[in-house]
Amino acid sequence: MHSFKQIINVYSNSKPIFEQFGKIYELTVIKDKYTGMHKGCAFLTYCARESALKAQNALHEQKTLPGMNRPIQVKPADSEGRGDRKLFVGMLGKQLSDTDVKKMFEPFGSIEECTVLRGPDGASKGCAFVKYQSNAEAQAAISALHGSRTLPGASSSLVVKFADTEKERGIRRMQQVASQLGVISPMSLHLGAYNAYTQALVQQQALVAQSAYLSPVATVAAVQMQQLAALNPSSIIATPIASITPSSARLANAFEPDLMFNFINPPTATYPAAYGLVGQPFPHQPTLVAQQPQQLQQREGPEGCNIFIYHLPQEFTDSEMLQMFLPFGNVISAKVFVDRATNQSKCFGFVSFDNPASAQAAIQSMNGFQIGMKRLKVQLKRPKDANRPY
DNA sequence: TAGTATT
Repeated sequence: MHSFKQIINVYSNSKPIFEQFGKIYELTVIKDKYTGMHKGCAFLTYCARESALKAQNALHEQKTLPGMNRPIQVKPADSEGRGDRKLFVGMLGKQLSDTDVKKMFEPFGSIEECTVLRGPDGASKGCAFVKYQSNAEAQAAISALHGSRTLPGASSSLVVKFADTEKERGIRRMQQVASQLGVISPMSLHLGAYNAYTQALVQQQALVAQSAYLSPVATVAAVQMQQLAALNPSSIIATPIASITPSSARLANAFEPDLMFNFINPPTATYPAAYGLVGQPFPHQPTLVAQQPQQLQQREGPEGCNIFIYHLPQEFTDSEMLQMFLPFGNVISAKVFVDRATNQSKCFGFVSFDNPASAQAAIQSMNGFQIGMKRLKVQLKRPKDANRPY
């Protein structure tokens, strides 16, 4: 009851490493809310403050655990901290180094950390994090520096503000995922209001974010299921789950919690290319054509797989129509018809799937779908030899 | 112009 509690951040699997500095009151491994996977860090509470300080001195940055590419971090948790003191700095010139930035911010207080963000090639991203020892120092830097000058190579004046909260970071990441998948395209602007389709896309993005550690195939299957459910509650189809292959299932199983060993090795360190949310999010995504619309050939699918869409917004291009119909299956062609003389859309087009069920799902969900003042007409394309009485 | 992680 009278013991002093200190919380420490730590990358580690092993309680024994920490027990040598004193009695542990509590060890909380941080896990993903949805997958149950540990996130490679934990909060450790000692019974005595002295133990925490000893552990920090002995371990912080002193040792790199197996499978990790950086030394272990052992430091007081932010909850032990002194309020908001970390700044995000934007609109830095790309040639500025950590040291340059530090010099710029030093006059306002003691800097605990100063890092310019860089891409994989080492090029500056033109922004940085600066952490002061106190909130007052951070505040002083904002007052003095925000908007105070425009650095060479920056497109507007210097930005100095408190770094995002955890919640804001989540939103930001979601937006990044969305833009990488290309789902918040100009189409969102045409659709305007928050309708069933945009809602489905938003839910898809949330699901993708939650599924970061699932196999790509499982993720795509889950997303498609979610999309169908959101768009058309009566058409929840059981097929997507069957498309999870044995190999991807095994990969997913590799993430089963294994505290004694796995804990030292965050999943992002083990499978960065396949499971990270940067670069190519899902290399095995069956609808990969979405990322290369310019390579999509205009061709027809088998009978019953081709649909006719009328009352498209004037501005809709092939790729926007493609994106609109991707949730229903593998699109092999998407073509908006254009007037040869004016190069203007004729407001109708054709989409071809590789199977009739996708075409039917698209018709079910999208026929009568309102965009602006108009409603889409979506039906099967007439066979070429059909009689046309008019 | 948003990092390797935060009960």
